[in-house]
Amino acid sequence: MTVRLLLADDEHLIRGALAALLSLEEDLVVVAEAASGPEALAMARAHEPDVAVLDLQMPGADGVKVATSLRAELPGCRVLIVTSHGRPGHLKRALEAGVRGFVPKTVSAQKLAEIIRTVHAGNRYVDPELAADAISAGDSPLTAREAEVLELAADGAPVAEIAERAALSQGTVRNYLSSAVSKLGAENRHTAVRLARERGWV
Amino acid sequence: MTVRLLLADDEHLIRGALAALLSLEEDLVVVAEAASGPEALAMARAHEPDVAVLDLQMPGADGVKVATSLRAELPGCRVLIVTSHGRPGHLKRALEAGVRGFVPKTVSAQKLAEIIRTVHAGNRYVDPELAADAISAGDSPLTAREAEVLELAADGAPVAEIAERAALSQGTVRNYLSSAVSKLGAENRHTAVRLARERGWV
DNA sequence: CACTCCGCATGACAAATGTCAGAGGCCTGA
DNA sequence: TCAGGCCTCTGACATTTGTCATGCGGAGTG
Repeated sequence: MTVRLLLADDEHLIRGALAALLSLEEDLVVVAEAASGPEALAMARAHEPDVAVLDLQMPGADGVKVATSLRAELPGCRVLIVTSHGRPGHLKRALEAGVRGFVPKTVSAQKLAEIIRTVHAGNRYVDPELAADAISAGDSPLTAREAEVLELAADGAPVAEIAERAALSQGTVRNYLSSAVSKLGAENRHTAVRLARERGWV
Repeated sequence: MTVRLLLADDEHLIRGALAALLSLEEDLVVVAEAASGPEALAMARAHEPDVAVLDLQMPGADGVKVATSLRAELPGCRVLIVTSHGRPGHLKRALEAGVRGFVPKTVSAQKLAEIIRTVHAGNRYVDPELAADAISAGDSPLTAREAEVLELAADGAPVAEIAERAALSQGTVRNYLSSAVSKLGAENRHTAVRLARERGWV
């Protein structure tokens, strides 16, 4: 029984190479390729693959977003996310979106082929190291508002702008930022943003 | 005449896939692979390849640093840099380090093989789009000190810390930051850092 | 030589940010 | 029902920034 694959990655070099390598496995066949989120969705609709191998970062819509849509439209299609930069939060988001596998690009093609089979068989696979990171990072201590405000502060916007965009008073924004900063053990909002990013809490 | 290649990329998946694809070209042979900067250097010394294909971002030492060392130790070895995130400044740094080719990972393997041949023949190749970006970004308007201070400010450190690390007075640091911010047309140091990063000026 | 940059500094002022205390409203679980 | 958490706000304060004027010395230039 062959497994029909959809490959989505914006880096042509990698996608092509991957397609070539996976095709060497006689039980795997690449039926579609895509270079962006929306394209991946379209290809999935057209070809209804058994397993979708998605890069986490793609133009248009990232792997997790695509996975969410896919879950609704093609429940039979298992999703496997492949990523370069394994941030704990992404893993959590991905699992919540119904993704069946999550691996870093540091695995070998051999291993990836095995994982594709595992996922296709209905099992889950999460890279052990990423899983350990995710667990040690734990859950976000931030409340919804704190996270929201921190997010808006991410690109260095002044408090006034954040307040406007969040429809809050400036004082409230400062309070949230302050508590977020202290919860994260940061020195100021900017390092707080960085920390939250690293742990995938924003 | 065959071209002997060194492949360096920390992502096993990509490296392996790339090796497989490039090996399909009968005039190319991969003689060594590496997963980090230092390893790439060691492999280069051991195998003396004709062309080194280096990922820009690797643990240990990035592609440009490896290229610099390589230039000194193995002048006959041409260096080709491959990158996911093409930031203008990297290109400039790379060319200054004597790199002969600079391409994004969005090219196809076919194209990459051609580029490897071009580089091996002693010519240069720079991705047109990256080149255009680099030209439109232009040269950094920042003085050496401004850039240095901005760099230190990058992770959100307070002025006091920057001043200490740069052995400057706090007032001076603020002045440099201020002028850097105005030169970049930013609203504050943090957006300035972001802008400078995007343009490869830090 | 005078002029002009640049690096480096100081001091002072305005604006933004971080920190606290307090206070009311809403919702949830005991 | 009541305690406790979160959301929201205000006001006041200390601290950190951003901005500006100004000064000095060195390097390079006309």
